[in-house]
Amino acid sequence: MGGASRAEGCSLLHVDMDAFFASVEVRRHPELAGTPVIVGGQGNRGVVTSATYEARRYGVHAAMPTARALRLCPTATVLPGDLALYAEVSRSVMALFRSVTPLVEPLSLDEAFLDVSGAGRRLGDAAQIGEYLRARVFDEQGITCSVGVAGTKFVAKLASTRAKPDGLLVVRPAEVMDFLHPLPVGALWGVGAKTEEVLLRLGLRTVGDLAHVPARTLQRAVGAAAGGALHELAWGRDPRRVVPDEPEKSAGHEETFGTDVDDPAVIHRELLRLAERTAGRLRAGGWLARTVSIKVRFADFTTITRSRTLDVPTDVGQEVYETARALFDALGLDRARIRLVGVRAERLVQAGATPRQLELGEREHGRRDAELAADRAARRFGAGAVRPATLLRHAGDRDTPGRREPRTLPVRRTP
DNA sequence: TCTGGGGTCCTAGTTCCA
DNA sequence: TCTGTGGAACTAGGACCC
Repeated sequence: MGGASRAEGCSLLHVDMDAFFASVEVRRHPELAGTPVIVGGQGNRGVVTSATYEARRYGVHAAMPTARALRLCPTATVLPGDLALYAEVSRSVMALFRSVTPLVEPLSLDEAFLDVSGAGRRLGDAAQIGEYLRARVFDEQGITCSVGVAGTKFVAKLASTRAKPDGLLVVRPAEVMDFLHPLPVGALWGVGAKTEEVLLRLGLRTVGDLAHVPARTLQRAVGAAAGGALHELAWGRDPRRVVPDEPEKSAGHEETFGTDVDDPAVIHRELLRLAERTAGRLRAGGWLARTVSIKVRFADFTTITRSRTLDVPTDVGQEVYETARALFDALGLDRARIRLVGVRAERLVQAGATPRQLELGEREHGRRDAELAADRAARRFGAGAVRPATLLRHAGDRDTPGRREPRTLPVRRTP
């Protein structure tokens, strides 16, 4: 290529869909174009998952309680969200990315890192590839995205945030310090509310301030790993490569009750439901879990977790449930008011990679076979076609105070 | 203001074992 | 047999991300 490239020294792209869930909803409901739209939970405890820029102008942002969002923007249309549809759009967009480079690392449904160092000959430099992808996403999906182009993942991500909405920003290596150092410390990857508070107490307001503090000082303030990483990032150093196909490390479900619950029978039933869903995910992915953990959030929002490592890894709902229930019962709660319970399967191993263990504690085959049969029925007749009797008896009942339909929408935090 | 759901990573304390 | 030690594994909690 002759002459200086617009994106010299840059081969990493961060592509981030703009207000993804809300944009997909507007595409489905064209009459809502140009109006404030909120995707999120509508119950008394629902929160905003995604909002159009028209809603954001009123101060609405992701993770905000929907009730508060509606006070700020009473004219907004609130939609419950359709994860299956968003996943389908996401699959198409990721497939488009993979047509350009095999080095695609999805971070969530709506964003990904791309290493395009091998695609330059066909499609031009990284900036040209970014513009090409933005045009293709808009043509094929009718929604916009923003792209950051840089030499490191971290700077590419900050660049895409700066480019929003519907833009592209290149930060060449020589420009990194001028781009980075005026930013507030909260812009750094890994600096959330708590860490920002600590840094501000040290008088560190900008990334530049942070860069000029010895790494040892940062490590004493926020811990060895985080302190070291922040110091490196503040100087634009980020050696992480784009890694496609990272294996999952855990899977689980949790549920916030519409109103707090103190009846152990209701909690047990919820644990069973969550355990069945979690085990179903394990079987679908060909995983076994070595550890089962539960999460309990009380009415005052304090949260505890308990976990137990199994003798034999499992993907059987009944075994996950029995472990979860034992962990819960061991808490010895006396009708404490509970806001949320969760079940998680951790330390996953490939089902085929685990040697069969023929011993006293061996799992009962019948139970697993029954659950596999239920999986097949669910694939054929729809989710929920076969359920444990305990759940069937109470299916659709209203004795669980304020039970809501399960929602599994990940949140989008607005910049 | 009143806080969802699905994840990852780090730290610190404890326990077990060689 | 007892004691000390270091590392691995386990457990719990917290912060953070999308």
